[in-house]
Amino acid sequence: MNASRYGKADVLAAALRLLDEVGLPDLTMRKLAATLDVQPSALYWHYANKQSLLAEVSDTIVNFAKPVSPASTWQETTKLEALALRDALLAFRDGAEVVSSTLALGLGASGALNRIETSIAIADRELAHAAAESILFLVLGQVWHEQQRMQANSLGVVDNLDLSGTPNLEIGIQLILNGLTERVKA
Amino acid sequence: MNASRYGKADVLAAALRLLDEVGLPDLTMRKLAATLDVQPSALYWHYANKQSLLAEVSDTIVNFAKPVSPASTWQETTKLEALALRDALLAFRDGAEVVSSTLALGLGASGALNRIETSIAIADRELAHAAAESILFLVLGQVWHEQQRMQANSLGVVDNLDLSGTPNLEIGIQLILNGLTERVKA
DNA sequence: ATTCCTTCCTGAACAGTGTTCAGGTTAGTA
DNA sequence: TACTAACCTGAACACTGTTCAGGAAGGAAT
Repeated sequence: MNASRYGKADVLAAALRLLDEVGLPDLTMRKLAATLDVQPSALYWHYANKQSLLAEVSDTIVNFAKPVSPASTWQETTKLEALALRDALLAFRDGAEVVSSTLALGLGASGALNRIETSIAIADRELAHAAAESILFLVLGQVWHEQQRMQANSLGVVDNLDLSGTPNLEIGIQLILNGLTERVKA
Repeated sequence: MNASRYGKADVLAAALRLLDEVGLPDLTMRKLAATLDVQPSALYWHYANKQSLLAEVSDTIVNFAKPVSPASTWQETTKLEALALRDALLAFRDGAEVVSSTLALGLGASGALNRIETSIAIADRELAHAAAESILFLVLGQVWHEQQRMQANSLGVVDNLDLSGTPNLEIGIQLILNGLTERVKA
């Protein structure tokens, strides 16, 4: 039955597959091992612990964001960058929670911040950094909230279909960009 | 040794005490029971499960925010409201993570959003709601990040003392408020 | 004083979690 | 053919949240 052997990349791929099937709370080392027809302890040859695995899962999600083609203004480019990150998070079940958690632990996911920060073409880099961090938290928080509702709705709760997530995110981003533009002008 | 009996409020208070001592990851039902000199199962008479307990812990943290005295402009009031929430989160170990998690689960912590939203004195209530949500995510994300660094630093890692957390938060809030002000004017 | 009911707790168990470790197998290289 | 690195087994350890039948404490009513 289980003739093949696996590398680090196979484990990572299996983790992403399982994440999409069962969600983060049920993404356990034992279930992951089972999908590969392998003992749980085998996973620890590839990854030192679960959090290292989740860190790479998080990186994969973040790097899934499509490259944006520079728009006419840097404001527009930054907005596209933020929305690309949003799409990447939404492409994986519980994506925002995975990335938030590993980012809070100081592991990986710094690529997301860098992309946003780089797109903000203003002289004051410290201000750009603060703004990028704000946009990042905004995207993560909003998508986390949205994905939570998705799961709640899929579990048969009152189907109070609330589409306000995405509009609110775009509004928030726009507010930050407008405030930033005005602040740079003055 | 253990002559007294406890009520719901005692359990909640003990949970807050233990949270401050050991942090969220080590806040287990067994340890909590131990501080009260009681069997773990006793806790389930007071709370249906751990998450209900954490929901009330979260509410306690949020309601710890000091009432703000209205300032000269609503922008200033909103800023003070956000900073009051920040102070409340910082007053408890892992406060931001506790509140973020229970907020993501749809339980409690709605008081925080309401206070911020109410302080935004503009006609377009939908816009006010989106802005308030943005500010809330900003505060939670920033403080979560900051508290994570606190724990990392206390555990003897490189003492790369990074004070940029609080300034960045104030900048982010200001950017949103400026963007909001301009948008309402136009 | 005795019954009764509500409140709170015990003790033991269940099913699950991440993780470790000594030892085995497989595959590729010298 | 011998060696070595990569990968895996099987069993255990120390935890976790949660359930459940039953017992004890305290006040109120008879």
